[in-house]
Amino acid sequence: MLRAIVKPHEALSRLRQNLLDPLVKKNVTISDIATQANVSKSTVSRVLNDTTPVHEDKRKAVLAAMKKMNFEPNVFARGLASGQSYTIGVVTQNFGSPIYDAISQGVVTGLADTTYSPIFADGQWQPDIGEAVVQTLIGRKVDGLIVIGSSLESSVLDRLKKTIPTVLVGWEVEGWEKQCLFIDNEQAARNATQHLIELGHTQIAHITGIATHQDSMRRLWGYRRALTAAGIEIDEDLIFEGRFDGNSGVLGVESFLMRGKRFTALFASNDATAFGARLALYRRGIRVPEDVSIVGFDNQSEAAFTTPPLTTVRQPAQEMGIAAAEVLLNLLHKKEFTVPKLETELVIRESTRLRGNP
Amino acid sequence: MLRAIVKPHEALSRLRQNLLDPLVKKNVTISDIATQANVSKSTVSRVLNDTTPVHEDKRKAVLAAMKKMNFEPNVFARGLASGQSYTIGVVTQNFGSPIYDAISQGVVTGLADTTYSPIFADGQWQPDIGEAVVQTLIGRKVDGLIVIGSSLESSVLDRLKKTIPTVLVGWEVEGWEKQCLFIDNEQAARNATQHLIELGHTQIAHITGIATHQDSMRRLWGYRRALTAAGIEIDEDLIFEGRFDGNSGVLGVESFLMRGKRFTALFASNDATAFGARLALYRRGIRVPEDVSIVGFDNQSEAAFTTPPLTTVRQPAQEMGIAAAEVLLNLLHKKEFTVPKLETELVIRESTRLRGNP
DNA sequence: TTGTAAGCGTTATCAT
DNA sequence: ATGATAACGCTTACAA
Repeated sequence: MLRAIVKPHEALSRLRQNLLDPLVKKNVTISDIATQANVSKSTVSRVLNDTTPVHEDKRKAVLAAMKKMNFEPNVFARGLASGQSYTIGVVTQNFGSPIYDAISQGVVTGLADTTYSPIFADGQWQPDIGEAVVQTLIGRKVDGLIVIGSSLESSVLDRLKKTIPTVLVGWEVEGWEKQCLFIDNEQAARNATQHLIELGHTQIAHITGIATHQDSMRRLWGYRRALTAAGIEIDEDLIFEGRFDGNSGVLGVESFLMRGKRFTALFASNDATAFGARLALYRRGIRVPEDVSIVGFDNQSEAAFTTPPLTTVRQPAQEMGIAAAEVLLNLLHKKEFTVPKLETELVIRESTRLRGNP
Repeated sequence: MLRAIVKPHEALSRLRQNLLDPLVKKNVTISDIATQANVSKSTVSRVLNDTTPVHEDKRKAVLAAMKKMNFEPNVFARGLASGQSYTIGVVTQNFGSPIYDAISQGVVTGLADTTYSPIFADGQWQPDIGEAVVQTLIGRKVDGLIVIGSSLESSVLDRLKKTIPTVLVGWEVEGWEKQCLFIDNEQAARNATQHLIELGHTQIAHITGIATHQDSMRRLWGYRRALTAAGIEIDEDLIFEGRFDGNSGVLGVESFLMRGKRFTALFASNDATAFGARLALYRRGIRVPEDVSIVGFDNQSEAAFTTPPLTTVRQPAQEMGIAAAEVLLNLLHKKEFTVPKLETELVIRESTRLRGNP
């Protein structure tokens, strides 16, 4: 039985399309495939989505037709009919920041062999921008959301939780245990500081990150706890509030030095800060690591090539991104899963050494 | 005249939706707005798209209704009906590379206040991956494409040219003059080398980037031309083929040193390479800039905080991204425009100085 | 297992 | 200027 009959309007529109736009290769639709394979549109849709069993013969015919005609399903029609977009919204805070980029890259990798594509947006660390950006993403009907870095107000977060599958990366939020990926910043900072203590240092300075950031605060706590645990009194004047950038490192060191504060070691809240601190010391003729040891945080790629190479805390950034993608996929497919544990690691290079004689 | 009549199927579907999914807030559609504002769907669509004049009263009523009901047009329906997606595909080569990230960031900025959203994909420097990625993007019905960094074969490029509005960033391609944004790598490299020459250096080494990259080759040419122009003979043994990364810098310097090659200055094809080179010199106890001057390329943020801060060529990366977005927008709206000229700048810091006595 | 047909929410065409 | 209505290409009851 031949199925050559085409709906009048379909024939017409196809005709018009070809007349008006003879150069544009006509878009192959499931109707075309259906005709070609001698089945109905529904059947084509079925083999496309694997929703209902289809006879092997027909399935093969459909597949062959799709291949032959180079069929690509129209995402809009699909989205409109099904309500799914196969798109994941990723909210990052800073294109160009080593750690957030690495996480983003991980997300891309984690999504690479799936039917989902990421669409990125930049929240720029600002809650209101973050909210707007989330809104845009939802307007684009993303199926799920990955929010990297704290930036959303809890009210927005609450709303998200009941609106759309969401995974948080790089910040811990109460009530989000099942969909939240983060490292133990406090423990990592403790280890880093501990490393300095073990090298004999007792006058250990710290330059924090942006005060309102969770990461920043936890690293500060870790620093404090390590000192306290070792019986070292905390000197508040040896703590400088920075902003996670190179300048903060410079300013921090200058500030300590100008006030005559002595220190033989420094723990910076991230590598960029450590670079700045190292430069400030260099300007003053203070040697690293002979006079002052430095530990950073992040292990961004440049850390291995500074002079001297920087001892720092490695964050499994890529892995976090990949894991986030996996968790979200599981969430979308309502599969059971456990959030992976993410470990940091102290990478010891040459910017730290045993404390010399004062 | 009241317009309370609702099509049977519409009422039904709305009813079913509410029955089945009482928690989900019903999606407001233009039909709802039409009813509310006492006009037809068409009119709503008209004020939405500004396609045909609409009486001020009705327009206001529609706008009010949209605001009141918190209407968000459905992107899929829109895309399906209009064939436009208001999405721009951005193909980058490397999430995490300072320069490409900065360009991407620029694209985001350039698109920020438009109706278009970017969707990113990573070509990973591989032509076949690049092609696949472009295919995916087209499958997603992006309205335009921005390809950052060379990665596509010319056959693919030819096809793109007649298929979809495309802008190339960071590589020059013949025949794409109107939609191609790039810096004058050769001139920039010439300036950088020239700077070293003016400081009295004659033994100037160069570590290239990946040999197959256009950027890399042009910087090499610029280096050669500067030397030639100054009447300095080119020593091929002072040229090392690198890969645009820190290790290349280390290996390059080691290679020169091991072969007993003398040089008092070094031009690296990018900053990462310069960092590596600087480290290798440090390891050998060779001072920068007292013994060897170094110039990098890119001016990535870390360059200002190395010891000593690195003299380097600034690329207007952000601006390139912003310009790319603008050019594409103009292309999409068929507006006239001229591709902006992008200038580089030599940022002189402390890694270069007058050649001392040998 | 398969086909029919009714949507999905817009835009675009055609009258009026 | 405005309203009906077809069309966009696909999914999904419902029937068979």
